[in-house]
Amino acid sequence: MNENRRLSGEFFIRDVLCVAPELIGKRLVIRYGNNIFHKYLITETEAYRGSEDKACHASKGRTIRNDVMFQPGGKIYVYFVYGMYWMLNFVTGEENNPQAALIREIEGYDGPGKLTKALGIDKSFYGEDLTSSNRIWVEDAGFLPSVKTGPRIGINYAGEVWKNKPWRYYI
DNA sequence: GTTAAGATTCCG
DNA sequence: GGAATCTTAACG
Repeated sequence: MNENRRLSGEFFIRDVLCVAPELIGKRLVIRYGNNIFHKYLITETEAYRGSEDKACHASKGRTIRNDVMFQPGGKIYVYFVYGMYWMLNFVTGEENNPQAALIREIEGYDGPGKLTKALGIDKSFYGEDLTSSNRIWVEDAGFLPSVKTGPRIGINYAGEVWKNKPWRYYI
């Protein structure tokens, strides 16, 4: 493995509006065995930003479910929805500034629910540290794609203001 | 203890 | 358009 391309805490401990778009085109690396590594190109993300963002789970205060979002960036936030699907997020920003970037799509798997199922992401990844874990991390792919933006998906409950924020990023 | 709703997906 | 399916959080 080319460890020197792994993204460090410096990358994640910034505003999610900087981190989320820059995650596009990076590679998600997951270890399945002693020498079995799979890499996936990240092609779509969404930003969830702080306690004021009504679409962000942290807008209701710190709970057991979203506790990791209040920790310094670089951790993994996973949660279960609709009784069926795990969602994969990367925590960003500084401590006590709850932000996270939702991984909506990776190359070959179009949909946040499908990609976690395909990758075997579940609650055991909650709180995993992307900067030190030996089974999952993100690395630079060595190029910068052109990133498009659009409104976030599936958050009609958040109200007009937050629903229309162009915080979805994709290739 | 009970209930309502969800950062989704698949089927009709 | 609606169901599947279950964890979390907000009640009582």
